[in-house]
Amino acid sequence: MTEPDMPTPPWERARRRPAPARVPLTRERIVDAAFAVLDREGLDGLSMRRVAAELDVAVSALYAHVDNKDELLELMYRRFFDGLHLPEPDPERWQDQLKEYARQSRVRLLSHRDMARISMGQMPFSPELLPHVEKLLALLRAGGLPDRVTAIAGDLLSTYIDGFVAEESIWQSRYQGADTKSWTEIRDDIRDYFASLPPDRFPNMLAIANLMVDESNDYRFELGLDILVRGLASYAEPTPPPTGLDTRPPTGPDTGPAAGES
Amino acid sequence: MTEPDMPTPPWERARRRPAPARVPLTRERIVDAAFAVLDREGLDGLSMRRVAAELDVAVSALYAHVDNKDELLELMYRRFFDGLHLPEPDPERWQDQLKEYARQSRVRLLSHRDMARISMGQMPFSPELLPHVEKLLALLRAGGLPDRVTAIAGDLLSTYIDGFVAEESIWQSRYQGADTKSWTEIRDDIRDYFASLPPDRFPNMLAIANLMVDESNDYRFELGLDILVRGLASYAEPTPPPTGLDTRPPTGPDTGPAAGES
DNA sequence: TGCATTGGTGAACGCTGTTCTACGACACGC
DNA sequence: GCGTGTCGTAGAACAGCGTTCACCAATGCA
Repeated sequence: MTEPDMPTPPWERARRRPAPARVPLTRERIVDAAFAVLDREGLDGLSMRRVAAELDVAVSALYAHVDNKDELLELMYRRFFDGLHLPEPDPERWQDQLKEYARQSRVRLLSHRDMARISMGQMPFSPELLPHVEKLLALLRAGGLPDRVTAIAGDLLSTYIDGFVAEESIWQSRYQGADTKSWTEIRDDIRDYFASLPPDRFPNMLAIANLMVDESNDYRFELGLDILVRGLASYAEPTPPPTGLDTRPPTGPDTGPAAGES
Repeated sequence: MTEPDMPTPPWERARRRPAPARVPLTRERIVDAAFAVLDREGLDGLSMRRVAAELDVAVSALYAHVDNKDELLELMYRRFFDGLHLPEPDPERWQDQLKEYARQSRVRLLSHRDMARISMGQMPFSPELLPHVEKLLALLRAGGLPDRVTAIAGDLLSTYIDGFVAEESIWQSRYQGADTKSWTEIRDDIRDYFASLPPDRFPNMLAIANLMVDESNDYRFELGLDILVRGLASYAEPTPPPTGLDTRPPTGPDTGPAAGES
């Protein structure tokens, strides 16, 4: 209809007010855009400029709503827990509930690219996360874990989950970036690498090489999780009757408290 | 003596040759300088330009010896294991040996600022690390762990060590950067924060708040380590007679292998 | 003595997080 | 209705980053 090259007349320019169409910039919209950029470009590609571009906005506009890039990451981390639900602690099933929580966390982490790396750099003590931490602690204490074990179990579990997912994501993205090779080819390469080791010097590596390569991430996650939960369960006190079997520690409690660092 | 603004005459410029004093640039010297910068400025301050400045050398000179910053980090990671010694695996004491290895690793990681963060981003499969991995695997298998547990135990352990040290370093540096407050003051702040939570909504947090704050890092590390080792030990098969007590798993082996992801 | 090769130099490119100044549209009081 | 003031955005700028490129000087070899 209108010629594209024609200059816009002054009245047209005066009437040009997409003001109602211009949605105001908020923290929520910024976080939304940041997640869009994250999923598309990964954490290394997540820059303030790209987030601003995603919103069709100048970079400096972001800084009116967000102090820092660090604060933006923190906001993303908090948003990430929206809708997370932990069940009411059931002392009979605390181990299953704990595992279910871990599995759920892993799935959530995997749903956003590089989210595990973001999670690793954050401390889970923001106001909206505290209720979840509280429920996790309730779960552990309901299982009969001594308080000093409970105090470290949360750290232990989230370190495991974040670390595992971060590692599996790195493997995943490192070899789908250079998309010439498929996953099975990569696996064969790794297998070949292990197989090329001198057998006399690396007998144990060779013995488990296939297991390290073949097992699915799901299985490895589940096994590591079970190891962790068994270790925790070995500290459970029989105050509430445990799973039905003996959960006393297999070895003597010789844990030296060691010296304080300060 | 000489006027500072005078241009240097050509012969003076021609005689300028500190050549004999100039030691040649090598990868080793670059890694040395990188460690110096790391310890002084931390990982965030470790830039190629600063490493070059440490060596009184142009930035581009580094790239003749090192492909990448990533490669430099990898070289640092490898250098980091120089002189590491793992004992010959003793099936009788495999749990103690494993713990000793973990303690030693933590001390090493703490000896260079932010080294844990570097370690987290690396894969332990460089040629000079393989012998150590091999010995670790030998240790675990000597303890009677099934191969599928051994295959994941190394990951589990190093994830724990790296994660723990990274976290403790962050706490350490975050509050010694703003050096106005001492550690005890920080601790009081945290204690106050926990104490300010509504007791009806956060009974479990309050119950263990003191433990989370008061326990030394050494003790928390040791406890987490013990939890891990107990979990591993619960999988040990009695082929070599274990520590003297029953090490059978406390709960039934209901670990679902789950579905492979590809 | 001349030449080629090696290895460092300095400038440049494109990117980053962050800050500062200025402008333009809105809401309000007269 | 009109000036005025405030708020939020735009755009340029700064310092620093990893990396690359064309040049240049000093070395060893013929």
